[in-house]
Amino acid sequence: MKNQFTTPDGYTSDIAVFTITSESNGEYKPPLKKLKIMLIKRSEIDHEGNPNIEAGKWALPGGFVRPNETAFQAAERKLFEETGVDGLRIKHFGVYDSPSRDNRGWIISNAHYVIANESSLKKRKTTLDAQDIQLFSIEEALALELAFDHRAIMDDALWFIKKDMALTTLAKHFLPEEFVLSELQGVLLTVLDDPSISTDAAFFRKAPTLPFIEAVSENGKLKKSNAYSKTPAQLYRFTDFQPIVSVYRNKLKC
Amino acid sequence: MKNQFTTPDGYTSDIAVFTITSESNGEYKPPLKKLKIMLIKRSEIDHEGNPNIEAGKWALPGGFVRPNETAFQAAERKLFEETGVDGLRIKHFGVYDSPSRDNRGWIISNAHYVIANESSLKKRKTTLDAQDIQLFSIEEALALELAFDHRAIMDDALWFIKKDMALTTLAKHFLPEEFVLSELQGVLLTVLDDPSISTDAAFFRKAPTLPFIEAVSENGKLKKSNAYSKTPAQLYRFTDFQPIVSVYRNKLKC
DNA sequence: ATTAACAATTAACAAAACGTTAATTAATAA
DNA sequence: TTATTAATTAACGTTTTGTTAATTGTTAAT
Repeated sequence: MKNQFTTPDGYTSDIAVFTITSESNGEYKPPLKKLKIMLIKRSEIDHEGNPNIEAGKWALPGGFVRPNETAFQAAERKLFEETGVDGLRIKHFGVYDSPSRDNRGWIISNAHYVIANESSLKKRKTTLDAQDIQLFSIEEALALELAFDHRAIMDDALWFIKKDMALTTLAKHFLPEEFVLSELQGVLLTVLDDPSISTDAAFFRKAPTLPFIEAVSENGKLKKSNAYSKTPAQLYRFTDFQPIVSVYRNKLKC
Repeated sequence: MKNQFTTPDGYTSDIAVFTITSESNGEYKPPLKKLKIMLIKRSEIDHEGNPNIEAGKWALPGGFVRPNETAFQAAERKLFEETGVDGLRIKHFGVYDSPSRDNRGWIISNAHYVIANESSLKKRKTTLDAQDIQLFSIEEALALELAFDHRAIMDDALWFIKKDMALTTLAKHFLPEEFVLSELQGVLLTVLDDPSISTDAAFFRKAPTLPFIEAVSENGKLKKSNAYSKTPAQLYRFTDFQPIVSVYRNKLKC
């Protein structure tokens, strides 16, 4: 098709993939949890054997959207092509269209974020496009020189995750199906800073009453786990309940 | 610039402009408030005198983004060009890029919403692009056949407004600088459905304690207004406080 | 076998916030 | 003077919090 308007030189889809890793913190202790972002190191040459732009730099996975797909579909495709990972829950969060953001021309990026369970990233592997893939802690990632405006995209994605973690049951996607309260607490604390979560007594009193989690039972009795403690701890799972909050209803943090 | 990828046929910026109108409800009564959306009727011919696509249909204001601007800037520009309105607070909320959404080709729309004070829309006027401009109630707008996928965009925008109204001090942008509690209540009720807002006694007990509004004083004494009632009502204004809520802290609506 | 240690609770309770019902307060209109 | 009306305020019982102090079940070390 021909049209009378100047057209963009490209439409790309980028994905900021986050996960929370668990490091053992000694026997019978809840593991240390840390928020990480998965970045790829851009290959020296591209698919066609041409030198790759921003080669060698760390970047968000992503690439050009094809005319027969949406940016969302491209995100799924590129994530798999570049990192071998699939089946993740992808969410759009912004568009980056500053005229100077990519020196190849007028290129618009549709940005997404992903919350991944640590285990779902196990199958990641380097590819033609990505000579290296690593999980970086946020501090590490902030110290890197990222390709294009990926630093800004990552900053914004982080902000969205914090917001979603506080307002939705996002934590679910960072946890196994059945989990113990201290695991939930650990996940929340990687992103949120709130005494009602970090204070054990407050968190353990309130958490069991949250309407979006429920205690797991087996054969009529409550199912417990000793994975992280000597004392058996109750296992919980998320329900389908979608919590709603409002600044006009609830007590606010000052 | 030349590149090896298929490129989009256009990049557009669309804007869903919402306002809340006040209709007098009789003397000494708080006015009836209603959420409205501003739509334009697409002209038969475009700037260049060519027949316009989707001519005669009602649509969101918007148009093609130029290569030297961002979609955000285009939103400001087109809103002014098409409706004569400027100075509004514009927010991105989504991208519409389904390959079949526009039969001119592969056209990506960056969607925005605007919350406008009724008075700021006073200066709206028809233009070359818009043979008519009107404020529609949501029910009216839902009954129209809108151009392109603007119906879906409008639906999504509405959803974002409801969310923002509950989670942020968005209501501020629908109100005058100084307002009375019943006005705030009226604004909230156009979008939110919550007994703690619709029940007068509950709302009037809670509202004065909200940390993001403050009573207005003049010459050391509280400033009151009789605009909507015989009894003088306290005037309030929004502060800069940004409230934070969390599903892990607050009581949840079941 | 006892005991120390420790994470995961549970108990108890006071303080804060909420929801409701019933008054009170101007101002106006009758 | 009185009825009316919207905007408050008072009062009070109920929920929800935040906190401190116990309790429990298990392992590891006497």
